[in-house]
Parts: sequence; C-alpha cells; structure tokens
Amino acid sequence: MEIQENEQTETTGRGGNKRAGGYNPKEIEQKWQEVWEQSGANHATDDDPRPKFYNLVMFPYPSGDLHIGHWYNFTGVDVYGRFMRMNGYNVMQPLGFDAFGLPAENAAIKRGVQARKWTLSNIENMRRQLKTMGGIWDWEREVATCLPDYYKWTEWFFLKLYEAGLAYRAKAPVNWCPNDQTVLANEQVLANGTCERCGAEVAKRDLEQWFFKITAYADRLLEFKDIEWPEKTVTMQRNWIGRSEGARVNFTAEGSDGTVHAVPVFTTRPDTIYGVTFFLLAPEHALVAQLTTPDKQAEVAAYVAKARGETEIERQSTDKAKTGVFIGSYVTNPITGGKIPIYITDYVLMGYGTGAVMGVPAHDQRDFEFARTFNLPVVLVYQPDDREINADEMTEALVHEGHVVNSGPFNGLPDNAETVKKFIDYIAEKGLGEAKVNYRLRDWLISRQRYWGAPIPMIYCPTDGLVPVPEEQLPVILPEEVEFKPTGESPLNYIPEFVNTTCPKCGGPARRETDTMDTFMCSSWYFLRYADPKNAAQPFDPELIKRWMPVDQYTGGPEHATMHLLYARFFTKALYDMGIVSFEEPFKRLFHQGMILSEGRKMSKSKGKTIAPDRLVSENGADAVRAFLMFLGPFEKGADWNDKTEQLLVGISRFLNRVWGLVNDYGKSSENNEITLATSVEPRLRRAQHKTIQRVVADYGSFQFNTVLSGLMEYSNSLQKLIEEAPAVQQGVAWDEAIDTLLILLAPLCPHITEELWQSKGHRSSVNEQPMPLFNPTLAADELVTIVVQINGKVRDRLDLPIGISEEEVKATVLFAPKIATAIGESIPRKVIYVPGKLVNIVL
RNA sequence: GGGCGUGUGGCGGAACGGCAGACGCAGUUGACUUAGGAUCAAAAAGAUGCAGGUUCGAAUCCUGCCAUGCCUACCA
Repeated sequence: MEIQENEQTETTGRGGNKRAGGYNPKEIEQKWQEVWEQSGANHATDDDPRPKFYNLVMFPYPSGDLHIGHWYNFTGVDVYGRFMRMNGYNVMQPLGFDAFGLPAENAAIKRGVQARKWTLSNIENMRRQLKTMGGIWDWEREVATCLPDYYKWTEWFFLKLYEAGLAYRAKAPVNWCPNDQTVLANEQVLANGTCERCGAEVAKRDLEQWFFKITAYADRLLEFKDIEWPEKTVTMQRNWIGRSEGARVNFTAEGSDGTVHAVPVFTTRPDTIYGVTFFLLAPEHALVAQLTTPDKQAEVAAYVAKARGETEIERQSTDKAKTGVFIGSYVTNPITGGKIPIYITDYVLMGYGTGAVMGVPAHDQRDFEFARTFNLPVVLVYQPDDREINADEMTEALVHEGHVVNSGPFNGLPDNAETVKKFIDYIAEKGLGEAKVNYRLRDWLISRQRYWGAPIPMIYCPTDGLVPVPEEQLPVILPEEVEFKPTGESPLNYIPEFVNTTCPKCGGPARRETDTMDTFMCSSWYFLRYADPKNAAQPFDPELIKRWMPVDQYTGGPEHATMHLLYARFFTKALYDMGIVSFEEPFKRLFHQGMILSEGRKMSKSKGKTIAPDRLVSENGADAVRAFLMFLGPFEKGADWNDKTEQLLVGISRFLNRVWGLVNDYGKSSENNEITLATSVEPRLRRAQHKTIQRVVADYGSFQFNTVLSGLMEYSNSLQKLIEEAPAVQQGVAWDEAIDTLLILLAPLCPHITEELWQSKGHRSSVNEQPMPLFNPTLAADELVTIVVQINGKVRDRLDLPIGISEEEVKATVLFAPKIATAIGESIPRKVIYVPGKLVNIVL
C-alpha cells in the first residue's frame, strides 16, 4: 500500500484534517463498544478457570455528571484491569453507585424532585457517560445502594451487628450541623469546625444516637496483616486510632456537700505523679456541678457556657492562651495525699480519656502554660543529668529528660518506659489505679436525622422496649413521598404509615426508628455484594465470596484513609467474627490515585472551572482522552489543569494518528508468510521490540502509565524509521510481530483503536484478549555497549565496545583511546573504576 | 506545633548512586500548500530550590535551610 498523501481532506473540529479512510475515533469506538457489550467480553463469570483478579475502584456518588476526576480515576483503574486480564487473569471489575446521601435530599428540598428519581436519573446519565470510556466495567454486577434489594442487606447487617452486641444506643454530645439539620461523625467535621458538606459551623447537641463499637476492634485494626497498603495510609489510620499506653489513676474529690467522688484520670506519665500541682476537668464533665462550691457557681457557669458556645476551631486552637476557672474544691493526690485545686479548662476534652487530667506543669508544656497563667506551683520531679533546673526560672516544660527527683522511693530512676512501669505497679499495688491503654478512636456514630438513607431496622414498643425488626420483614422500605420540614428530625417522623407499626413481640402498636444510617455503612460492604449482586435470599453466597474476595487491587483517593477504609476494615473483621466471611482484611493492595486540580485548587462546581470530559471525548475520542489523562504524569500524582494542559492532548492524537498510519500503511495480514529475512534490520527490530516489552510491562505493573506511553511512542517512532530505511523488512515475520506487539502493548490504554487495527490486520481474535508478550532478554541484548569514560567523574568520551568484553580489555581500550590518552597526558592514573557494561572512571 | 511528600528547560514530565533533561507540548527553521491553526522533516535550548557532607562519581544517599502541597492538630 502506498502512502496516500494530499488526498482530499475533511475537517473534523479540533482533531484537524483527516486523511480519507483515516482514523475516525467516533466510528470505531462506538462499533467496538457495541461488539464487546454483545459478546459479554467484560463480564467476569464465576466459573472461569483462570485465576481471579478482583480489580476494584471506589464507587462514585451519583452527582449527575461524570467529571474529569472520575475519568482520570476510572481510566487508570481500567488500564490496570485490562493489563491484568492480558496477563491471564479472570478480572472482575465492577462499578456501582454510592447512592444514598444528602445531595439527593437537598435537590428534593430545593427543586421538589423525588430524591429517588433524581438519583436514578443521575445514575442513568453517569452510566451512559461511563460507557463512552470503553472500560471493562462489568455492568451485570452494578449495585446502587439506594435500591431496596441492596439496602435490605444493609439493614440486615445492622441487625447482625446488633445481635453481636456491636450496635448500641447512647446519649451523646454530637456534632450537629444546623444547616443540614443532621448529626455528623467526627470525620465529617473539618478541622476548622465546619461541616464537610455545606461549610456551616458545627454545633454540639446531646442526642440519643446509634453507635457501632468500632473501638472494640481498635487493637485489631492496628494490625494490617498481609496487606500492601501505602505506608502513609497505614500511618494515618494508626494515628487516627491513637493507641497510647499509660495508667488510670483514681483521684478523689470532696464535693461542696461533703460527698466524696472518685475522679479517675488517664495519664501516659504516671511517673510524674509526685509533680501534680493542680487538677483539670473538662467543662462538660459530669462532676463539675457537684464539685463547684457555691461562691464559684456563677463564674463556673459562665465559663461552661462560653466553652460550649465555642466552635471546634476556637476551642482547639493551640496558640490561644490557656483559660480556666477554679471551681472551689480539691482532689487528693492518692500517692502523696496532697490537696490539689480543681480547675475547669477547655483544653481538656470530654471525649478523650476520662475528661479529667492531672496537671504536671514541670513536665507537660500545656500544663506549664496553664500553671504560669494561674500562678500555680511548678514542682520538678525530673532533673536533667548534667545540670540542675530551678522551677521558678523555667520557661518551658522539661519533657523526657533526666532522672526522677522529689518522688520518694523512685528518686534516681532514669526517664524511660521501665520507670513508668514501676510507678504503674506501685499504683496498682496500692489499689489506686491500673495500667490502661487508651485510644483516640471513638465509637462510630451512625444515626442520621435524614430521609435519604437506609432505615435503621429497629422498633420502639411501649411494652417490650427496643425490638429489632425480624429478618423476614426486611427491608424496611423507605417511602417515596416525603415532606421536608426544617425541624431537625428525620422527615420520616411525619409519615404515619412509616412510623406506626406493630411490635414484632407483642403485636401491640409501636413506633419505628426514624433515623437512617450513615452512608459509610452502605459502602462498608458493597465490595462483597459485587460478588453476588442479584442474590435475593442472602447478601451474598458465601461460596462466591470465597471465589472473589479479598479485593486484589483497590484504587481510590487518599481522602478516605480514616473513614471508608477504616470502617470497611472494621466491618470485615466483625463479619469475620460472626463467621460470615473467612478473611479479616478486605483490601489486599491499595493504591491512591492523585487528584486533578484546577489551577492549583480542588475543582468544585461552586468555583466554576470544571472540565467536561464529554466534550473532550466527542472531539478527540475516548482512546485519546484515556491516553492523554494517563500521560499527564504518574497516576499517583494527579495533575493540575490549566490553560496549557489540554495542549498535551494534541500530542496524543498525533501519536494515535501515526500508529494508525503505520499499521495501515505497513502492517499486513499476519497470515501471510513466515519468512525470516537475512538482514541486519531484523535483529534491530527485535531488540527494539523486546526492550519495549520489558519497559512497558514493568511500567504497567507499577501504575506508571505515563512512561508506558513514552515507551510506546519511542517504539512506534523507531518502527517508522526502520521501515523507511529498509522497506523490505515488511516482508518478514519479525515486522509482523513487531506491529502486533505495538498493538498489544497499547491495548490497555487505547482499547478501541488497537482492536480496529488488530482485526483489520487479519486477526480474528480480540487484541484485548491477547496475552502480554513475553520479554526475551536474548533478543533484547545489544551487540555493542556504550562505555562512558570519565576522568575524575567527568565524562570525556564514549566508546562502543562489544558486549562480552572483559574488564582488562575495556581498561586497555579506554586508556589508549585518543581523547583519553591526551587528557591523561603524563599523569599516572591513581585508580581506574570499572562498572561492567557501563563506564570507566579514571581517577588522576 | 507535629507527620508525610514534592522542588529538574518556557510547560507536563524522564532518569537501578554512573551519558541529566527520555517522551510529549510550545517555540524556531524548512517542505508541501491559495492558506496553515493540518501534515512531514530538521535543528535548537537549558544544568536538577539553596548551603554543606558521604562517594572515584550525587537529581538520586545524609544534615541544615528555603519554597510548596497534603494530612493532622491542646489526645493528657
């Protein structure tokens, strides 16, 4: 076939002019997508004999439009899944929708559309957009968490956790978003004290709520056994769980009426107990009222009110001065018997430890600042080994240094864990406390005063109290028509048909729980449902779970490190303990893709500047957009989107056009001949081919899709050069294989164009089902190596030498090379370093 | 305040401690052209944030600083 130049051209938008019979992505992409859909190419069957590979991506919230971040995320996942499929795995790559949650409800309130209809039509649209990507998504396994056949089992799992004693109800001060009119989990409150979703300032409220006992799993959640997760994520979870070892020490306080109260504290430094000079309570502490003397009541009440009114950010700001109020009474130090004044202060948090702290100003910076503010004594119980400190002259606390002083029998001990243990033993012996491990992690609050979520399947009966909905009555169906009133209660409260029910135990009239579950509950088990998405009798068939779980590769953003990823691990461990699943970790390998930013900032609808992938796809084709996104940089790094970003798409389009031209002009039916040509070009061809295989396969495996592409660009450029230089090579089998290799290696990134070219070349199978080519080091080996010659570390010459040359030969050759000989002159080399196959460094 | 990461041409980015800047974008020149914002071809450019150290040799390892990003933030 000749190169047909300058034929009549047609203009197709930004894609530019196309040769007649040229690359027309629109046409071929749609064609192949239909073919694949009809042949069921993307459906992973349960009985496939190949080893399974569960390739999972965090499912999206159906906000309505697929944005560029989704495209980026899903493309990378799909490329990897396709790559693994070509490595011989039965790849299961499902997709679904995390379909409960606030935006649907807000749309319902704002625009009067039904939350259900709004969500389902969004799903419809996103599914359509997703299909244009040409991914191997297994749509037969799609789940949507808002559908009764899914949330039936979310409710069922709630009952299981309840039966296992892991769900309980308690009154708790909770984060309340006045705008969304709902409770938020700690993780949903931003560091600045605002609501993660709407940005409103979060307040505190006391409410009866449902909790899951995730804290019971704290230690096991710290294990991370047999999983390959980014160290960063593991560290974040560790810090979030916040295990600290110390002691619980019982202090006693006398109330203004003479009653004695036990006031335990948690401390990691029981070894400083002789240095306690004051005692602190959180303003919310239950004993504050009883321990406040009458003369202090007004002052204390004012302080408590102020602390409660503070936002999280005000309260937790570390750089503000320490504040507090003396409440008039004292505790007794159980070790020294000394009387110590009690203060309340906002830097002591009710939610951590016991809400009470022993103040040791000499050895804790916060306590030190507090003591200086209130002129409280500072007593040193450690002194540095090399000098002596005077408490009055201290400007900051002395932390972890020196040896024990002023502490009776403990004096002289060094500052270490053993000493701490001696104090704990002593305290325990006297019955004043015990060793204690404390966690920063709190139980998971799952109640939401919202409509659009999975109902909590519980019933309140006047005679029988709290009664779980019997399994056979599941699902508790969410009504479709609701009225929204800004009351702070779930809208379900105002639907008598929903609320009023009969008690499963006594048959008498009873009320349903009207709160719904946190959507993180829905996402804590969706990956299990994919294994058996249509099962109406159980959440999944245990055999299918054994077949598919655990997830081999999980990909999603790092923002879920302490939320979804922690909850899903907890959930899996709880199911393991119930005997429902046989593994403790759901996600074997985790990868965080980077984020697509817009001019350095998070892309958000409110700030404009969103990029519509649909436009890019219709102008350039899905293959080009896929490759372009992956070419932006390493997948884990994400990219910044600015005016220049889209220019890179041009380069990818050119590359695809060149591949198209190369294969159409020089590719030929692979059924032709099997001649091996006696030319020197073929070994060069083989070398290029196998070097590329080695690079590209390794880079696919490590998510380095950007360098996969540059490797393939180099490869196709060198093929182009070779064929122009020696057109006869086209007659040989090596050329044919070289072209096949190009198409196979490019297929995961650009499945459509490669399929079209593959089959037009005469293959009857699909390129997407070819095995990844095997790297042959012999064929890749060069005949000559370039030896770099350095003098004192600076490059002076390069010599092409035969591959198997010995060290002596290299050194001899190098020393007599003209440039080198001149440079050395009369000097005698002190040292000659030889790195085999790479370089010689002559040290003068 | 703490933790983790990043810093390489005009831009996106490549480089097992060993030829810095692969690959691509933009720019330059030329060709084909009524035209070029299409295509093809050619050439060019710069010295790895700063200061030290280790090494025969450092973008790469170590220390300090500067800049920037993310996470976390009084957790006793």
